[in-house]
Amino acid sequence: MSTELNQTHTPLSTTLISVDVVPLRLAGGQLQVLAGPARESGAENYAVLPSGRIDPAHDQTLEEAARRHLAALTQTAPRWLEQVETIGNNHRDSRGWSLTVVYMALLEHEQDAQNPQAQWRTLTPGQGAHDSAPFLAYDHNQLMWRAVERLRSKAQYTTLPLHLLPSTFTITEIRNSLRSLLGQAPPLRSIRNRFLESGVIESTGHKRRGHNRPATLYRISSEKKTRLFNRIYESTCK
Amino acid sequence: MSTELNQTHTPLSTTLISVDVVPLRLAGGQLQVLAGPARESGAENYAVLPSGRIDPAHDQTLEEAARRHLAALTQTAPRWLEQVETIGNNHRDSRGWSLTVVYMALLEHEQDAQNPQAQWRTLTPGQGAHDSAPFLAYDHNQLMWRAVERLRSKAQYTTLPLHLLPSTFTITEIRNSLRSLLGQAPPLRSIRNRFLESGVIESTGHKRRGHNRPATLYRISSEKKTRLFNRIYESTCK
DNA sequence: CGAATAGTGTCTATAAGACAATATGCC
DNA sequence: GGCATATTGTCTTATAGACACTATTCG
Repeated sequence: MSTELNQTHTPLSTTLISVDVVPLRLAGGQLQVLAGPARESGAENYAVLPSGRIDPAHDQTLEEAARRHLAALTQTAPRWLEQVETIGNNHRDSRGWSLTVVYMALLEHEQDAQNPQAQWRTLTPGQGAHDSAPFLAYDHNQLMWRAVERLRSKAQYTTLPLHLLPSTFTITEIRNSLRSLLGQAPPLRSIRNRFLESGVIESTGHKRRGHNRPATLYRISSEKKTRLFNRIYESTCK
Repeated sequence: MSTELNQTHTPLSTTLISVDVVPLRLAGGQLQVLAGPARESGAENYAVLPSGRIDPAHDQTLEEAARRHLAALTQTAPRWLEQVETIGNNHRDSRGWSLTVVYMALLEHEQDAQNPQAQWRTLTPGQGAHDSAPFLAYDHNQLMWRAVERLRSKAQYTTLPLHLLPSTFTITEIRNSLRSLLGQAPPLRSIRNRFLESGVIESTGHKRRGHNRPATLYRISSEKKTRLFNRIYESTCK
């Protein structure tokens, strides 16, 4: 069987395709998004998400294109990369039809040298798509909030928030990440039971020492995919 | 602020864009997918999903394009249409880079005249992506199974399966739809509690009369979006 | 009445949540 | 010891599930 798909395809002159990445991290208990300077006059006061075209010479897949555009803003490899949705219509770009595939990237908070052009912007805890002054150009605010919405939703019933943490972490740090994402922390009891009894994390044998009782350090047992739980945290639902 | 997105975009001559729809329905307790005849030599023995290009003259949005291609195979409007995922790489089409946005469409089983070219194919209950002879051309089998996977997953914790039923239905029919999707039916008790106590369905005041005790007919209370439940059916997890 | 399907009552199991109690470090 | 944070114990609550029981129709 031929592998040529038999449709007549949209001529490229009428559709603009791009891949947009929403890079997210936790810093100081707050969710932050990485954006670069706008490269166009008329949008000087706004930042833009890492995004760009598909380059057949470099990208074998959409995900590779997303990684390449993300790498332009940060050396750090994302700990998680997931397609969020595709937006395509004839009104998001004044030139006509435009289509973008949106990815969410979760990054560990690192102190490494960053591209000086790139800037991490803090999203106020509990803030939603409609109650904040937009700071990204074009429809990038909308794209960003769709990704954040997805992350917040999945935080309630999957292991996804683990990928915002360093490779070893304490139970309290899981709890703090959930508070940062959801605006409210589920009970420590519930988090311990969920993550420990399911076996998705395991003790490293080490402790994090501080000014008081040291906390056990854990790591992800097998991080091929996010594990789903049967229920959501009810304390964090509106 | 300008609405022109500032990336250099992929020239259309190197990327082929299409929208593919996976039309699903329940018939006789089995999940079926609608496909049409392949239009290309080399794939005569296979069917293809409704799909095609974006036509800027007709389509304002990706979803409109999906509806248009679906309408080529069936007059029936879908009761639900949802984007599943976007697949793009340089190996699914032998001509090079190709990108498709996949939609899932849920249709009510009707006896209306169908396009004689279109054919509903039955998916064996409990069947998965890898244990069946492929009957769709290109990578359409893969696209179909991704949509079915999504539907089966959401059936466990949302009201999505209601959109596979006629506009009025009985509790037993909800249960049968879940059995068809999941291979096993959750307890009637659990289904009644979930759907009735949440208020997502309401009695029409009518009964479906048969050879024995008539069943109360319900309808969806407000069908703007799928309602999420706090838990999944545990009896249907592997 | 009997068959068949619709619907209810009630007890159990599981995991979230509340909250008190205990443990272990630093000073 | 005293403080602070980590961890555990235990009771409550919500909802899925098991399963017996009752209800309503047809023939």
